[in-house]
Amino acid sequence: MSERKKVQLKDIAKEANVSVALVSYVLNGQHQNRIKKETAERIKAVAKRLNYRPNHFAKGLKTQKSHTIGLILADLANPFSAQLARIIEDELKKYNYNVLMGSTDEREDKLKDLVDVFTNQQVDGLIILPTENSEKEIVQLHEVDFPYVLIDRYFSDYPFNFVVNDNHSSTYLTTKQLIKNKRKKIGFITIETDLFHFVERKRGFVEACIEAGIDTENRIQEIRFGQLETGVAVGISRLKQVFPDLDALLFATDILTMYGLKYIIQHKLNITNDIEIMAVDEAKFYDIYSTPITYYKQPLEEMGQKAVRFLMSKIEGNNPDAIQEVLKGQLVIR
Amino acid sequence: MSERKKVQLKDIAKEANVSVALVSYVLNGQHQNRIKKETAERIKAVAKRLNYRPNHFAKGLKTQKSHTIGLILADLANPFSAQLARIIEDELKKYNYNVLMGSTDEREDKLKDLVDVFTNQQVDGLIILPTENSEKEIVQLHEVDFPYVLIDRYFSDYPFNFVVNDNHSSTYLTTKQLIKNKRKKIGFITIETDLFHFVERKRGFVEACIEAGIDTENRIQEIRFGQLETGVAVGISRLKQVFPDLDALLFATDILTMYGLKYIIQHKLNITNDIEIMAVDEAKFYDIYSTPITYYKQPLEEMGQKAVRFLMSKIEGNNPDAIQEVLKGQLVIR
DNA sequence: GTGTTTTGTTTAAACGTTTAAACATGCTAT
DNA sequence: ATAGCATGTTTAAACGTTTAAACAAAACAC
Repeated sequence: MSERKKVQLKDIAKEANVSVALVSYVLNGQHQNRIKKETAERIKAVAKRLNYRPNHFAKGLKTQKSHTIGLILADLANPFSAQLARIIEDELKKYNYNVLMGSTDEREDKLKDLVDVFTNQQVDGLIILPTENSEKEIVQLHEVDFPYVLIDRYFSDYPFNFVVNDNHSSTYLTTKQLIKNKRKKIGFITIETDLFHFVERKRGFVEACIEAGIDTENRIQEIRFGQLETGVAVGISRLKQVFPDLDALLFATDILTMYGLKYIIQHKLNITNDIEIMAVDEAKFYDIYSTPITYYKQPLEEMGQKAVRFLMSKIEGNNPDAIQEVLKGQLVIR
Repeated sequence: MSERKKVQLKDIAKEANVSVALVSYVLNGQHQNRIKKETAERIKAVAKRLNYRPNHFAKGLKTQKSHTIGLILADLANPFSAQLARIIEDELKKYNYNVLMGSTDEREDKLKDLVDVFTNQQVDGLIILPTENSEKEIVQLHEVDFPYVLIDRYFSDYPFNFVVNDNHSSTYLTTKQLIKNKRKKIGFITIETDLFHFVERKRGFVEACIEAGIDTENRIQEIRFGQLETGVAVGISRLKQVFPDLDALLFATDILTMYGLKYIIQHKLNITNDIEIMAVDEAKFYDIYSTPITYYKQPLEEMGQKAVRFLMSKIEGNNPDAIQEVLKGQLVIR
């Protein structure tokens, strides 16, 4: 991006009066003990002066390394995916790696395509947020020992590499905190689904309640996905009906919290702040609410970084052991 | 990703009893008129059976095409960037292109690095959301006629390729709409900055006011970046002081809207809905507010798609003319 | 039946690196 | 003097494609 004609090893060699091989050695810092210092300096100087940029294709063809990894997400436009992507990008940069991205829209066929295209493009590794039913695809990677790691989700029946959030602890910790705050009549608003994430979150809530001797009868409102807004409204009003002295509400994810807050504000449900509100997931809009909301923050940084680091050591061939991490997030108490 | 050993042209050739060249021709659909149909079919069948995947490096080395473009954003974790990225990803997929992403954090040195690394990685083109003071870098690209296009921002002093949102119309249209709704005492909350975006947004507001014979004295509250939350609060209360009959508030961007809504809700400023609220930028949390908020929606799809299409035609060498588009968004009236 | 064109296929160089192996020279030890 | 070693550099093959050019055989023209 500066010289008219692409400068290559040959040009440096000619200019420095050495062979192409020597230039390559010097520029890659190989055989340092063998090469005369002055020669090395001279070569480096020339390379710099000519603004040499190695040809990625030629290099890759020989080394079979692209210094690029593929990142397969559910949907890049989704803040969760985007944040994760950013963290991964930054971590990869430390290793001088680039990142090719793609979204699956939760479709296994798209995931398969992306894996195909990316491995084809010779990425050195893959970080995958897997869709449902994509086990077969991952099995393939696993079997040929292609460097990969799953994030955010895993398949409990398979020995895959993964780094995920502990969804159970998300609600377990928040509920514990509510109980610690002397709340007894807690309502839990979640989504009606078999998705592992939410099953775990429900389990976390129930477990914390049981441990505290609170029975969970009628406390859990599961909202159908298609009608979140009205669902949340109905859910909260139903809770209020069953428990007139409701003193806490826990929302299983940010979108539910949003509709929950909307309903609460609109119906002036909580002007005396007798109901403590907690949430899973971080969200900007919590600030809108009059009182601070304590929430469970997913360990995104840790997740992204661990995934990258594992992948890197796998690629560099350092340690070939597996990784299976379930990371706990933290309670942001406010 | 399925055979143990990577299958290459040579293997197909052997299996099909032809030369490597012929295989290459067939697989690339070249010399179709010359090659015997049966031979072609046979070769294709073998390629399929062996699950042949061309080696990206070797191919690139010869063709100098990577079928990859670089996307340089401000911050992938920012929903605006992420949405744009997703749109661009989708549009590029239609052309069978992949995308390498990077964030600048609004730093010109990072932008330079990314341009370096990406062009080095032999991307076929670049889509750049430029930071301030990155003109020099873009000049370089422009001069060597490297396929690129700027998005969201441009430099009015340079003949660069760009596709951007019309920031002026964002506030112009919303203000016009307010006036159409018979609002007369309009307050405008914006950020104190010289950034082109916001200068334009201010200009749009002022122009719409002037056209309607409304004087803008004291109507514009410019908030310093470091203290948005308190700034917005002070701004609104000051407006209320100067205009006790304030009947509309326009926010120049989503974060301001958020703090604005917080203040309004907290101070029960707008229970009778005598103040109409409008905003620039789409945001999920608008739904929290009791009354629907009309907003200006940036033409993200159009922006991303036009940028990609231009780049593609540039890369394919079709039409070498420039592009300089200022796209109008739409008012989402609610 | 010879020259030309058409049809079908192959040869071989090239793309820009990396790297094992060879080479050359000087030094050391005997 | 000479083998052996250390130091410094070069030669040349290889990576897996693409593609211009050459070649061969068949079909056509006259």
